[in-house]
Amino acid sequence: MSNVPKISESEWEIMKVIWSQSPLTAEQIVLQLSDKMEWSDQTVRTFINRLLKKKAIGFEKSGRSYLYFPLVSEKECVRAESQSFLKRVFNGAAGIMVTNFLEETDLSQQEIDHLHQILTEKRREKDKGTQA
Amino acid sequence: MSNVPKISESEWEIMKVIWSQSPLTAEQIVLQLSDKMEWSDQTVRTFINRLLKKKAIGFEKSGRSYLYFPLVSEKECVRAESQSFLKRVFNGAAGIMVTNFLEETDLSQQEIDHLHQILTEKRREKDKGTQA
DNA sequence: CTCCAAATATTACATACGTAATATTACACT
DNA sequence: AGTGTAATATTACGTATGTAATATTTGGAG
Repeated sequence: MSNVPKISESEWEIMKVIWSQSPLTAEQIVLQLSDKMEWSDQTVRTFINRLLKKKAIGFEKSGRSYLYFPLVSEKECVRAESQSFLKRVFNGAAGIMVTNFLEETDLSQQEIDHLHQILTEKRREKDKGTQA
Repeated sequence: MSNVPKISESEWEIMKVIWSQSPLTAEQIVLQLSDKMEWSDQTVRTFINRLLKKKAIGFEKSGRSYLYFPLVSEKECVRAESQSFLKRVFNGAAGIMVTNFLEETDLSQQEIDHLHQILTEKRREKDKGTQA
């Protein structure tokens, strides 16, 4: 279910803008990306069109231009990309992946505490499950 | 530093074989992949050649065939892919990424405990750093 | 109703990738 | 030394991607 299309690296930039706020005109998308990426507006419009063709986004007419909005949720796409990455690089082993990230990344005290807490809770849940 | 070449999804499969054991002949690589992937041996040899061109692997002659070995380490490549993924999907926010994985993935009790322990240690380390 | 400017749509082109087929080279055997 | 076979090298071809340029359409001004 929920078969998300393959979204390329550049297309992800477009999607992130549209997910963060929609609907948006092409003009607005170009604007939002203008300081982050060095893309001509035609390039951005090409990516928008490819995303339309892939059914990742839709549009409705509004006067002279279109208003674009997502057809696939960010959550779905993040899931798909994560699974793909996990499989390709870590043979699907999420535990190893997370371990690796924890060891390679310099997290802040806050983040460490937060993750620690999540795991503490998860541990308790798991325990309850076993108990029952 | 340590500029790793871009390795495609298919090429990753070849690299994983070569990293796990090297040097290997093309024949041996084909064999190791034969049950996992539905690739003709010519396809595998094409990927091997592309990896050679990218300087991801090297070879030395051995009788009638070549023995291939990695020129880039798995660690480097995992790092590069991880950074790329992190940037594309989570805007580089490792904390959010890990949180997301912890919440979306069903980890075993063992894995949870292990991660919990790593974080407990990291927390202590961080604390010591602050203390000084 | 006509015409322009702006928006969308189509076309372009080089490189990467998936997936091989064919061509060439070079051991090993006779 | 010649030859066949197995390895490597080259070529092929369709789709995807990055990066636009050009062509066409159309809403809005006059």
